Amino acid sequence: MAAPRRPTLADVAREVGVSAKTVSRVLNEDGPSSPETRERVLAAVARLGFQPNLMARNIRVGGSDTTVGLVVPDLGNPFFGTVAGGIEDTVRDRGLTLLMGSSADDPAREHALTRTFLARRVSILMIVPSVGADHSSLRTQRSAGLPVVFLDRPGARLATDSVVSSNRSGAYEGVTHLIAHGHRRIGFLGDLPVKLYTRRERLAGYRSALADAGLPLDRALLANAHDEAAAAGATRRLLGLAAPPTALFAGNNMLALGVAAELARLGRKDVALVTFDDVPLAEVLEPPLTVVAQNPAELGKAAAATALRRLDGDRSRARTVTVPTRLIPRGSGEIPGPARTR
Amino acid sequence: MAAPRRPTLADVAREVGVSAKTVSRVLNEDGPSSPETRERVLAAVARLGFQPNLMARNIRVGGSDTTVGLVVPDLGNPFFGTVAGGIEDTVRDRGLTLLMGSSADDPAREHALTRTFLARRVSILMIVPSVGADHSSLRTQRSAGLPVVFLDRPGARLATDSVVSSNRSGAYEGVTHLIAHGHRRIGFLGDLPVKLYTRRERLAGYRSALADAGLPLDRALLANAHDEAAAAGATRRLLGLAAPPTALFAGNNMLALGVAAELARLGRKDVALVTFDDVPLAEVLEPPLTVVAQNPAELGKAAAATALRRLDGDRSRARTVTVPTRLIPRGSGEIPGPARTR
DNA sequence: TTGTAAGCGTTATCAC
DNA sequence: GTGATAACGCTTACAA
Repeated sequence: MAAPRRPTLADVAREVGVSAKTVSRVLNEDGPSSPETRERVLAAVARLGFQPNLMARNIRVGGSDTTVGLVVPDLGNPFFGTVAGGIEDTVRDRGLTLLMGSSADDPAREHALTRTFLARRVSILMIVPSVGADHSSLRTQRSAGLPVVFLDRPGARLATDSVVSSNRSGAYEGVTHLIAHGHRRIGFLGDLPVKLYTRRERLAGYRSALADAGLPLDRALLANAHDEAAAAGATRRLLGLAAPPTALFAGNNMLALGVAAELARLGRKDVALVTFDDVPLAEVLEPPLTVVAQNPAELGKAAAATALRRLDGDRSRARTVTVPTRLIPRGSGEIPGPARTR
Repeated sequence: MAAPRRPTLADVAREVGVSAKTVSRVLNEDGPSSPETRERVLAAVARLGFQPNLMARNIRVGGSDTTVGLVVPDLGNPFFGTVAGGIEDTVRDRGLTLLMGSSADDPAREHALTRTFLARRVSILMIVPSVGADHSSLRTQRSAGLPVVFLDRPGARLATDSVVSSNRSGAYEGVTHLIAHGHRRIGFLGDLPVKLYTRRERLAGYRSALADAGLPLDRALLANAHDEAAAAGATRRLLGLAAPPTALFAGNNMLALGVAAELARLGRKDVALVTFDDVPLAEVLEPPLTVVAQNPAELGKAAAATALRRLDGDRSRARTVTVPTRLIPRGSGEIPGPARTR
């Protein structure tokens, strides 16, 4: 059973007895066509099961593929999945499809994926940049008209559009919330690596919240972790200090899980906690988790909208869109601190 | 600033003073080439920033695109994201890229996506089938050699490879676990629609666990929900029955969240709970959540491995791979029932 | 209303 | 070793 070659436009044309161009016209509702040939063409298309080859079409028509190339650190992280969903929702009726790959936050893998996407001639390129990645090589593409958008974090050495969360003010709001409830020693659990944009921004928010409240910055209260287990360990360490914090601020959803789990294991319901990023079951924890929620779907939508405008010819200078975060008080952040309980 | 056309093979050839074919040969390490021209070609490629056009290449070389088309119900659901990650890991070094789209469990959207993927000439097609979708139209493609794999659920009217979790035996194990702890009235919360494969299979497991234990099936204990809120409502309803269940079995991760949240709100720590699918923070709940965990990454890997074998010429008959689930007892499933406490 | 010729950027074939 | 030419499947430009 030899695989029968897929039917082409020419096959349909031969079947009907017209030229390929006529078939093309009918299918794309391009120029005029007599109702009769139209009907015969459509019949033949159905009979043969013909499906136009999009690659061939794209290569002829514009040169670029009708896809959005998206590089994320991790496909399994629902944050990025939701971002992707927001992008898809926005570009779907422009006929664009999502081409996705994960970088594992490795600049080399990110670069390889980017190259593949460029080789595929994606219509839009979106990247959640890895720490240490250099994006200067995209400059040519960008000035040649390819919309490039950085997501969640700005890229390096390339002036282009970015869409990020209000990391700094969100963290500021979360920490200020803790201060308002009487806490004066607040532990900060940050992402790794320490150069990571989101970590730096959130830490900056933490610092200015302390400063604005006239509280000193105690470096002993700063900790780092890049996974749940490490976050749990860091939590233990912080709480074991001679002068321990009475509240904690966790820098992302992964860390939130680790910290919340460790507090539960330790039975420390007296320690206040606010986390950056919402997590499932946050309301069910005891106490329910107070969070600074991001809006990943909106992040994706904003990025897609920006890119589509570029595609439509917007040549204005690079913009950074900031998607607001939202403090959701649920209980863990309202546990009173010494300045209140006293 | 007119967008400078992207350099092509011909541009490189002209720059070097050789033919296009020679450049192609060098780049693909096809036929022989003198070290000298080789060097000059590579230099020109670098200088011009030339990147071969994969669309053009694919159209010429094999006709099919080096992509895996993947249709999932929801990009934001980490279950499917993790599945996608497993696929990517497996196909990456074959040079395949992931083309993804979400169906929202709508057969029409699933079909549209599938058509797009076919038009793009994907090398492999993977689908998490929506309820009510008909896949008979893929028969031609499949017999023409396109690997088609159904994920998580089998497709309809098409004999092809599928990769699913051990839904039935997993549910059986979870429910048996509850029975072993003394429960005789166990509520079942299922997915919607009721025709959904995973729901039917898990319900079958529930039923046979009861049957094997000599327990009667009480239809009043069966409930349906398709989101967290509905699951919470169904939980309330079940617990409000004249003869309420002493244990609950939740049919997926979404429902697990709803049920766990509702039990917490009601303060019902006496009701045992086992859920299908693991969820984040499961260990932190009070009591920690006992689950029947699936293995989404393995699901993706198995699907990809199967498809790659097909691509390599495996023409054996359609197979169904079952990825085992695993019961993880953490506390909520070990709450004793009347037959134990009495 | 329809057809012809040319071309998109690449590779296969077969010469030289 | 290298190059000319045709071809992949489609659309654009122009003619009939």
